[in-house]
Amino acid sequence: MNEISLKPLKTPTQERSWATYHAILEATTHILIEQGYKTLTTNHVADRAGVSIASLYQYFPNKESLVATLHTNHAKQTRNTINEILKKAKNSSTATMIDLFVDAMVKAHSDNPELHRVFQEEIPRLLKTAILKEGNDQFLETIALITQNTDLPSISAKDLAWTIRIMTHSIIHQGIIDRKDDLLSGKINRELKMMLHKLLL
Amino acid sequence: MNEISLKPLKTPTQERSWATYHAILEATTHILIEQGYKTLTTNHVADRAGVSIASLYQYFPNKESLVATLHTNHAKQTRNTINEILKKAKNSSTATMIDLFVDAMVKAHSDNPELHRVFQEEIPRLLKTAILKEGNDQFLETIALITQNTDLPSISAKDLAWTIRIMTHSIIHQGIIDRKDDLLSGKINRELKMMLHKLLL
Amino acid sequence: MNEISLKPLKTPTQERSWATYHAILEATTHILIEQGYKTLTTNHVADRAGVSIASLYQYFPNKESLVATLHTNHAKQTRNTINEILKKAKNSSTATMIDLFVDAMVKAHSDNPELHRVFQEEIPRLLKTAILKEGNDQFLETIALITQNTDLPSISAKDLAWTIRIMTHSIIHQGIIDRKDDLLSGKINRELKMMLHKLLL
Amino acid sequence: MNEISLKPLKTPTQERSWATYHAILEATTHILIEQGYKTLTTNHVADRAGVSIASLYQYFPNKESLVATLHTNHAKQTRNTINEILKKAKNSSTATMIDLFVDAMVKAHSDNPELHRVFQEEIPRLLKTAILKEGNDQFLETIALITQNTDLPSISAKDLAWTIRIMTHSIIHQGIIDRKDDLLSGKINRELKMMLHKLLL
DNA sequence: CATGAATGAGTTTTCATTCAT
DNA sequence: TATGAATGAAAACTCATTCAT
Repeated sequence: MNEISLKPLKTPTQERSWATYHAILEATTHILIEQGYKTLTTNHVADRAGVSIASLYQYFPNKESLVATLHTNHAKQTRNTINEILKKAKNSSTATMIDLFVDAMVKAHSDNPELHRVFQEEIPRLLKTAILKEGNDQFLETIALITQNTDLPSISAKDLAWTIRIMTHSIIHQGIIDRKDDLLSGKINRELKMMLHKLLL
Repeated sequence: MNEISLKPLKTPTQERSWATYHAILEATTHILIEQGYKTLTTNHVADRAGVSIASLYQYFPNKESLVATLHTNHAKQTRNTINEILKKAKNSSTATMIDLFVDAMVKAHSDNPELHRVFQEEIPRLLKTAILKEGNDQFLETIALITQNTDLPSISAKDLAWTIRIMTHSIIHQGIIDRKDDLLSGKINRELKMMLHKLLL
Repeated sequence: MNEISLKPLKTPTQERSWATYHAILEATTHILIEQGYKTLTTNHVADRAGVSIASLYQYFPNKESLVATLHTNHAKQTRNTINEILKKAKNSSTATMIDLFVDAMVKAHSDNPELHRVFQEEIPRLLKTAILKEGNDQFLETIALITQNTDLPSISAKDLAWTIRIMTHSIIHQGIIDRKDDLLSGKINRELKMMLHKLLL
Repeated sequence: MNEISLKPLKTPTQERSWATYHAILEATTHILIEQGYKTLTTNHVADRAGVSIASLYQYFPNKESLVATLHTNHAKQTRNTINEILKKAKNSSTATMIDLFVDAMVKAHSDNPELHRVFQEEIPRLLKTAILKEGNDQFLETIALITQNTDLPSISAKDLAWTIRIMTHSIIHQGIIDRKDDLLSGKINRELKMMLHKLLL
């Protein structure tokens, strides 16, 4: 039903192109953060990027691909941040792994929380799934490392990992909205660690 | 900035108009569930309801009010379901209260899970806030009953209640999407209870 | 091209009807004065009159007839006021006749100046012509009484009367808009008399 | 209450767009003259101009701005015509100045009398005020040059200038409607001069 | 007489996308 | 490569008027 390609048309090779390409993505980011998805129009983006609308369509096949590109980049970066931190945790105790995991999650979401909020709240679901599915499995494996020693009755390891992911994600995301100060000050960070310790140890 | 009234224009008095009013809301529901918010247009709704577009605007001042009405009704019903169940819990043990709370939450979201999913995932945030704020405080007080005997270090009663709410909500909501069968079979229900027991007792 | 009848459908005979009929016209007047012709809709009028839209259409065949009726009434009343005053002037000197004429004109327009302004400025031309033509000739004859002794070179009596009418009308009408205080205080009245004396005597 | 911008969105730079821009304004003019403001719809204009409705909205932010642009242009042109003629009058006698003034006024309004008539009679007042206010003061100063030597009792110079303006304007405007031939033949022109001589000398 | 419900036929406006240069 | 002009297709919304009761 929705066979529109979300991939950028071409990755720019020349220098001038790169500038244009990034100006477009940056304009998209700014509009998303400042005015939300509702007001994101391709003409608006091109205007703000200082390029013509036709140039925009040289790099992006359609409006959705703009947001998808941004979202993919964002997800990749988030994943990298988390993986990097967790690499160090491979041989640590579960308690340490929990702490590192929470730190990684909060750090990853603290980067550009406004943009995160937009993706979480405003971007239509269909745009997200493809990208999210990809990193999901790997992510759940990472969490499984943490929960491998936990023995909770009547919940499989897989479901537990799922639950941890949802819990952590939702508390951080909603924290961005409801308790931004607590998130930045590290309070939510501490609360999360404490709760996971109680739950998993 | 967003001074648009979301309330229905007039509540129908005659029988004939009652039918129209509900046909419109039902059409809205169907389109939301089957095709999502993106394709929800007033003309589409009127068509599906079998009434003229002008009739739609006799009862609803704008497109948003359609969704807002649906959302308000849904939220009210959810709240009623929860309050009714919790009324019985007033003098129970914390353990029982947790179980009843989870039952209430899951039951409330099992009613029309597809519609719930749409509200959760597709409806732009601005449409929601107004309605949700209302029932929020009362809801947090209810949760406070449960957590009153819990002694978790470094988390205030208020923040704990907030966390419980977010956790429970998000697991149920995301469960509708990722683990629908587990939700309907009661599996998620049991997992939630178990986790809250471990966390709060 | 525009064969719509502007006449009221039926003049009400019963008492209750009269009340409805007048409520409708009064509502029309209020809306015209307070919000202008742009916002005058039949539904709005019916609402404000406290009657159903269908009742409105029992007395008036269409929207235009509402305004036309009001305009006709207003014009008749204006004409009556003027004629009454001028009746006394039949055998006076020209100077006295000028003064009485100006007094009559100003008085006629002072009655409901806001409504006058709306008719002058906002009502589409097509609605006016029919009514105005009628009273026009009689009015010009009256003016001719004043100018009969004037001897201005190169202007016929008829054209002079036309000029006097336009002049007087426009100064009063624009006075309502630009110099309302001067109109009500009698200043414009005095100026007009003075000018006509200089012109015609 | 009326914060709608009336200014054109962009002034065309390329040749092609210049043509479009003018086609739109010309279509507007034609419709106003032939069918009046009531039937002036943006779709109608776009159709007649032979461009798409979307193109219209590239140059004009809303329907009102179409008329406002036309009116502004017209007013500017009128003002230019008058100022040019009056420049020559600076050091003339009052009698000559009156004659030149009347000539200028009539000439300015003879240009496109049909359009003038539409502006005068059909365009809702709110659209006009902004534009007219601008040139008004300068215009009254010009008239003051003429009336400076006049000694009429009980009327200030300022009010006299106002009166002259209203009188002249209204006679010409109404002349377009009631006595078009007399206007074009110069008859009204002569009458006006004669009257102003009698009044001001 | 009176009514509230219902609507046909428009109206203004938007926007992702394509085209000519 | 880059652009500004142009547009098709549809969106939200309005209102004078008719109809069933």
